[in-house]
Amino acid sequence: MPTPSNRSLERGIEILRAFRPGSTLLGNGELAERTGLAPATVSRLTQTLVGAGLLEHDRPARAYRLAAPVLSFAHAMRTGSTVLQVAAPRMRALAEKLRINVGLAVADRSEMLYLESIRYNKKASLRSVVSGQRVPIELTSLGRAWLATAPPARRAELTKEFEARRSNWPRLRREIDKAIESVRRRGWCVASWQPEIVALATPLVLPNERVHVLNASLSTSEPANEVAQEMSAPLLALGEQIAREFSARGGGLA
Amino acid sequence: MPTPSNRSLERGIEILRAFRPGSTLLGNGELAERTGLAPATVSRLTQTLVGAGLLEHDRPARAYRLAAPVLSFAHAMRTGSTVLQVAAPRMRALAEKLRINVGLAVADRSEMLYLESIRYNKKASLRSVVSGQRVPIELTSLGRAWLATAPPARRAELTKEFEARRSNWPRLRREIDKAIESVRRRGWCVASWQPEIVALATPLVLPNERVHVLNASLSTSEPANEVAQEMSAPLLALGEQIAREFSARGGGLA
DNA sequence: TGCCTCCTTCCACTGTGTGGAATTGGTGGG
DNA sequence: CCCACCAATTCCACACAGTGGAAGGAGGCA
Repeated sequence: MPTPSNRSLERGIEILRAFRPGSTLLGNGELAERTGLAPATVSRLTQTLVGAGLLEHDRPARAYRLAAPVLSFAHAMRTGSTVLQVAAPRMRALAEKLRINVGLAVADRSEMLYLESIRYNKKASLRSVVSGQRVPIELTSLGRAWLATAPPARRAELTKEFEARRSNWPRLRREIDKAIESVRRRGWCVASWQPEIVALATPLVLPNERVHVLNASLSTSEPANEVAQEMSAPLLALGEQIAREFSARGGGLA
Repeated sequence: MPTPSNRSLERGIEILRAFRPGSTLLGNGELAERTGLAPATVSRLTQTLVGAGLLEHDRPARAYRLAAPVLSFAHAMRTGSTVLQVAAPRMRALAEKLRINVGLAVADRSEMLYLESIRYNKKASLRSVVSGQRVPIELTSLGRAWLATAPPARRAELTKEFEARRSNWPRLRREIDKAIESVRRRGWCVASWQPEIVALATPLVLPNERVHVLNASLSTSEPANEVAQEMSAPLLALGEQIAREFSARGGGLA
């Protein structure tokens, strides 16, 4: 029972997916290269996407960019996500109380994708920013916490990808295995892939929902392990609180 | 020279567009109804969209919802929008200074769509929220300011739509005409479609960009016209400042 | 002005998407 | 507990929409 799939639609979406921060303005040639499609095909698809309002053509640059209507997909998605609705106020509260960054993410392909990231900020009290940002799975606490819950088959697939693209794979693999072990034993793991930033993460497994991951991070010069120890309990508590509230709201049921 | 268009892709996008705040969970039946497509077709398209990661299937509800990856379209779009990058900090500054809400929007189909809306808020200093939210063109200062710049043909089309769906059309039409006249004479217009809220808007016409609209609003019990008079100058100044900075950054050029 | 490159349009072919009809599956009622 | 109902999915033959190689255009740079 092969899941039916519409080739044109899939291809059109691949084109949209090619736009990233950093690759914000793409010509048909570049799109053809990245998607592996024939130039003629790309040309027709981009025209359709412009017609549908999802792309804008920038004549001087001979290139396309994502258009505003994609924002309303995001708005509708956020409005409709029970998990996010339940989690957001509690994440905010914790961020404020501990003066740390608190995030919520899910896996998409080989990256983790933030649904929300409350950035604690000295001055502007706190500014809820980046949603839709992506970070690598292999390097982040977020990603490793997710790997701990991923189906073995899927994890194997991804592992192959990582191995292919990371030069220091053996070292990384050991870190990842340790992190997974840590999640299994204690419910959370640490990583600091950005200098001076300590981040930890815990999976949030909810009935009838894909696995979400909560994380907490802060910029500090103190020893990572101590900081992590301090943050772990509140983070786990946050997860449990969200899970409880989610079920209470009838999440995942008729 | 009919613009080539890919039927399947168009239809798939129509399905995505059917999801709105309020219609956040849609079954195949409902989607078929809203898009006018055959149920079998919808079924196949939704499956493709699930495969592509843009929709999630909610088994208990027998329905679909938008999935997280749409957030990254929004993130990439915002990152790539020169207008938004130039405008956002200045909008923030004005909102803070005058303690008002400041927004930036474009037209999409028969609605205005916020790229950004800085909501001034007594307590949380200010919280940059809703982007991707939609408001009607006919009723808002935002929409009417845009109408003033719209190509006559397009305006005529929309006018027909409005007439069909608004019972108090004659009255509305007069308001709209007055607003357009106001934009032509003074560069801005007022409206207060929400009780106790006074809002004004001014078009932002930039080289090689679709028309954007800036708005400013605040909740007050004072007479609308006085408040509007006070806000109009700073709003127009904001627009000019943004236009200047946009050109300086090489916006719209090679 | 003329070359060069990239994008778009053309065209014949094929395979993919289509929608009515039959089937399955899941839910609420008897 | 089983049955009847409704909606979603799968099946199927057909038509035609989408495909990609190759030719034709439109800019940009020298």
